[in-house]
Amino acid sequence: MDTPSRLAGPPAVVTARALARRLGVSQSMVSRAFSPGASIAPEMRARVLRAAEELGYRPNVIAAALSRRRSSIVAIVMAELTNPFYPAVLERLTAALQAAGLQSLLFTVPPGQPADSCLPLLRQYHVDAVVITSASLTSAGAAEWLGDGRAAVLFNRTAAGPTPLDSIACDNLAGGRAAAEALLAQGRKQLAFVAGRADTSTSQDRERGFRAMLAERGLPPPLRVEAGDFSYESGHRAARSLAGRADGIFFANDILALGGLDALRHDAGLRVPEDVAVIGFDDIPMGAWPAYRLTTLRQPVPAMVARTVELLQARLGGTAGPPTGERLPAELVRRGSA
Amino acid sequence: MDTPSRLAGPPAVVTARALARRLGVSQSMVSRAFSPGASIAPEMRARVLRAAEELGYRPNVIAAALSRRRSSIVAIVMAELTNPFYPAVLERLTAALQAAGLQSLLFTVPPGQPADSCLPLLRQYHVDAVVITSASLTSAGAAEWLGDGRAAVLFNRTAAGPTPLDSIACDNLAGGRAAAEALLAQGRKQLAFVAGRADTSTSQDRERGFRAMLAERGLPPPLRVEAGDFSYESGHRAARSLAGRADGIFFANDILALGGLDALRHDAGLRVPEDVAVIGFDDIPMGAWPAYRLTTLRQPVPAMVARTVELLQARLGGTAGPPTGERLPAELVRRGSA
DNA sequence: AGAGCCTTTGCATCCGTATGCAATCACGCT
DNA sequence: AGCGTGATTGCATACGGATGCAAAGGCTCT
Repeated sequence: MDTPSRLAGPPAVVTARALARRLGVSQSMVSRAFSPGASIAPEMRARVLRAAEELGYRPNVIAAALSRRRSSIVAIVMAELTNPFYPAVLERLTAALQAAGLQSLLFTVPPGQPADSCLPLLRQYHVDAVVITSASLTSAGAAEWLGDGRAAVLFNRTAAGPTPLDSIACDNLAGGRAAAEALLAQGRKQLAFVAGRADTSTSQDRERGFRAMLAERGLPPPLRVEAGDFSYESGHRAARSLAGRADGIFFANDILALGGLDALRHDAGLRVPEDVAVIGFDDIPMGAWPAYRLTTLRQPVPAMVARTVELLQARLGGTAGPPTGERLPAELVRRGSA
Repeated sequence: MDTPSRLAGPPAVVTARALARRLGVSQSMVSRAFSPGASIAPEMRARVLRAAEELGYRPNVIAAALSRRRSSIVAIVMAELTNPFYPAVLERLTAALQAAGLQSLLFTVPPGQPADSCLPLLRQYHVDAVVITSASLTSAGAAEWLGDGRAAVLFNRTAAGPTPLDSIACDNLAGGRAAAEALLAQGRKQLAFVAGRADTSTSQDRERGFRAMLAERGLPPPLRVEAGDFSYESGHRAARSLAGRADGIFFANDILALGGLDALRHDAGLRVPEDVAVIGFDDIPMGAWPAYRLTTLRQPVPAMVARTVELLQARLGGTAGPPTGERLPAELVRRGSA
């Protein structure tokens, strides 16, 4: 007597063979009925599909993956799920992949660590492609992965060095420039930049854009504080060290900026935006809350996700040119902090 | 000439057969070297493992899944990734599963919808088990899934009705009581409860506990507002309707409470905790931020995750009793809002 | 030395689907 | 009527590992 909750051996599933036998056709026909573009008569396909519906047959994806040597599974590697920007990305990404007939296998790596440590596992699971976000891949890792004929896309990161990796990010350079422009337009004199993880392309590019704009205007470079990572606490710390020394601060991302805002207001007793203006980057939901009203640069997440999935499909279909590094424009969202 | 970025057909992988041939043994031996507890001489195993290391052989999980009829893949179904409580759960859960040799296939469903719509997909992917969080399963769905001999665990939800589903949650009843106790101990006279999604066990149980404690003390029941869902905006709205009418508000979770705090302070111009005390539930990171300093009931996420994985492993191993509904204790975290 | 037993190994087959190739069929054309 | 052509279909096998069963080897004990 098994309780229903007990795992009672392999479940009885309807296989393609069983369905075929029942219809008096060969198993191949069942398989072809489910492969778009296969050689099969329309009536036959209809007959098979109807019977499949009735008997509850669904192709076994595992078996198909083994046979076709392609799993329809995409790995998503994430390092910073605690930064509220990424859950939103993850949600949209899995939804978009799901809509494209792909499933998402989720892997996490410690922040700052390259995604290389996941590769063996990815290989074991024969995932077709990997989307790496809030992390990167060493050149060696990339070469190894791509050399195997698999696809990889960096999301919200750009490839460091000559790795032939596709990447989708927003135009952090232009975003950095826009931040500088917005602060200068308000007559801020002493600007500052708070960097996140120093080794991330996001922080670097945003800073480069910011500095470039100041340089073009013939202004001195901004003060600079390195927060060390992308966290509320680090932003808090960074802002404390900057309090009173700057009247316009551009944080490498929103979560830093929120920490910064709290430090400026609660610890340093400054008024934002009167005493000091603050601009972030990402546009996370909390930035819009009345307690913060953070002016920020909005990343076009829906567009970025859509392009990622398109790119992935192109690569998986074999139709794709050389690796691209796409940059979608960020949009300045003016709220109360600047 | 293929560019390295082009998907160039099936990658060349080392198979168990190839490795076996190279060692002059049978493929079975390679297989057994990788299955703990298999009948194989220790030296043979060592030899195989060393050779595997050298040649970069890793068992093909897809093939193993097909053969063993068990995939080592656990589906995680989530509905509310935008509530910051869940990303943290997701991160810990995937990490814990990964450590247990299981992978996480992520599915999302619209909030409020039962997870049933994922079942066909889960079945297709032959996942061994499913962890459902911030969503539930209809009795029919549960019966179907469990009847197939698969495992399911509700996380942070309890089963509605007589479904034989395992569930791991925190003790929401006791948490609700503790919230009431804390507010009463401060001399608050007019208490209120802000419900989230009315059909969730979390909101219901927290409310029941809250009311029970008031009843025990011989006090009238609290005011009650139904926010409708678990979101910042709903909390904001709910609190506005409560402003001035209550001096102690218990929100069904933190994200509601944060919205509520902002409404009370910025819209209603009230002082927290002087004019009105606020207590939340979950302990999300933002609650600790200086802008909020939210007093709340902390869910023991690490323990809940650990128990979930243990339970899953027991079920998958076939050693497990009847379905359990475990309740881990919540801890009151006193901060500035109450 | 022979019998009995346990351990280790190989053999063969199965998991469920995809697909190249050959066979079949219908149809149109000369 | 005979043949060519294209569309369908079935057959057989591959994908990479897991595993029941029997064979082989080593050991102890009588």
